[in-house]
Amino acid sequence: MHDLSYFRGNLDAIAARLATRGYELDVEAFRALDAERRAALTESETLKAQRNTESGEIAKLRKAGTDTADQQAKVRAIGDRIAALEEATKAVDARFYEVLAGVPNVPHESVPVGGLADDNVEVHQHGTIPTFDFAPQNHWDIGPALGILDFERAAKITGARFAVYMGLGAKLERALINFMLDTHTREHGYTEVFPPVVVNSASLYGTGQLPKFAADLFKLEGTDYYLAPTAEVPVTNLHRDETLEADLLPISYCAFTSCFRSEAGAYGRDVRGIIRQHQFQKVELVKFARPDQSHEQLELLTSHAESILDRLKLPFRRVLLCTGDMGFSSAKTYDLEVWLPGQSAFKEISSCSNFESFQARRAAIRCKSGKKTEPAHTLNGSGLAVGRTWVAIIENYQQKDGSVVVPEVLRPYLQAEVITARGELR
RNA sequence: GGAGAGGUGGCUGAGUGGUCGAAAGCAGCGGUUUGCUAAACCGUCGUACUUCGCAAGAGGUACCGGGGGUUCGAAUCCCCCCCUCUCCGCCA
Repeated sequence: MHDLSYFRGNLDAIAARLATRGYELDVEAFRALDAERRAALTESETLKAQRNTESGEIAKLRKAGTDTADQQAKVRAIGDRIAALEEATKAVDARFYEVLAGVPNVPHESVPVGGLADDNVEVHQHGTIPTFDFAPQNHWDIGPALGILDFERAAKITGARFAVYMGLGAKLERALINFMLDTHTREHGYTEVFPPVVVNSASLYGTGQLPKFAADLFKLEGTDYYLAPTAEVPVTNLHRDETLEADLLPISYCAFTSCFRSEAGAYGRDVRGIIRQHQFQKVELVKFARPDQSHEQLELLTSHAESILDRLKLPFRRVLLCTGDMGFSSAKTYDLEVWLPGQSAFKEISSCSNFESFQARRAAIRCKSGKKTEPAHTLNGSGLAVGRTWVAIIENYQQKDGSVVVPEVLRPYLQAEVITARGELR
């Protein structure tokens, strides 16, 4: 959500910047709606002020022992006029905020202008892309062959876009979760959070998934509850409707959760394997920062996510998303893309964003220093998507004999050095 | 799931139909006093929207868990919902 007075006062400049991300703001329509809303508010508030003073007269008259029947009739007439106006006023107000809440965030000045993923800018690349003296396989072939990944039984239990991890496959998932949480809490200063994955609509509104993206969510029937599509939702909403002491910022949280997405509109994309699932696991990094420090915190947060890939010795690159490729709420986003030998391509494994005050305003997360209270800045990033990391390990560490070598840093967690087709189901 | 008790400003806590946006205390902020600290004293101290104004600021409206209703007028009365606590039931 934009700051209304700032938005109104800089409408043309904001519209121009929004156009770079492919969002057409109808400036004239907005101005007209804004004027309509304010006129309606002024009219009904003037009447309400009248009613309040006239109604106060009744109290005085009664104290003086005077009959108030005439005065009551007069006030009732005002009340009737208010009631007649109220519906239209509420309607125009709701329409106005629907429009305003549907406007995406303004890209930060450092974000390159572009319409497509092609216009994203590679910042750097780490690690060495492995070479194989055989044709590297995809994880959806390796996993079932090793008996550590089962799609057919998952389809039986639930349906498409679900998977069962078995044996060392399940242990690898758990090892990654622990490794990521341990690294972020012990070395990067994050506080671990284990939040609910069922969240209410107010929380989803706060982080920007609602009202626009309801179709991407699983809703629990007959309730106001949804399955969280990312830990960003519960963790950011930890501080909804709170005022944080500026001295305590930045606050850094990390959280492991399962994430649930309906993937409506993703038909035909990443249908094979576990790249795109209805349920997946993710370790999320979330920061609350002062406005003056949020962009340096984005650099830090992104480097923390990168450090996981570095330690796992997985080749990856960092990409700065262009204006047209960013998410709705973001002011600036870096994507981390890991190399997948099976596809011979880089694939997104983390997305690190600074939302500046966009979420904080919706969620009423403020920071206070001295007398000044202003919206805080919120940030988050995957640190990392566990399932996709699992994929990257299986594919990058695959051997000619079909086994998979376990990355060194995971061996203490997994108690194994190699995953083979024999003896994995223990 | 059943029965009961509650939800008031950052916190504690008054208020049960008429200047109540809300007493008081604490915390916070500004100041006086003070060698320093502490204490004392004085002042100040919610949010959103909106009108006027270059601004400083001055008005208005709304908000006492949320939504409806009664009334000239609602924190206060009525209805529905949510949440918290206690007891019972059930359960990992």
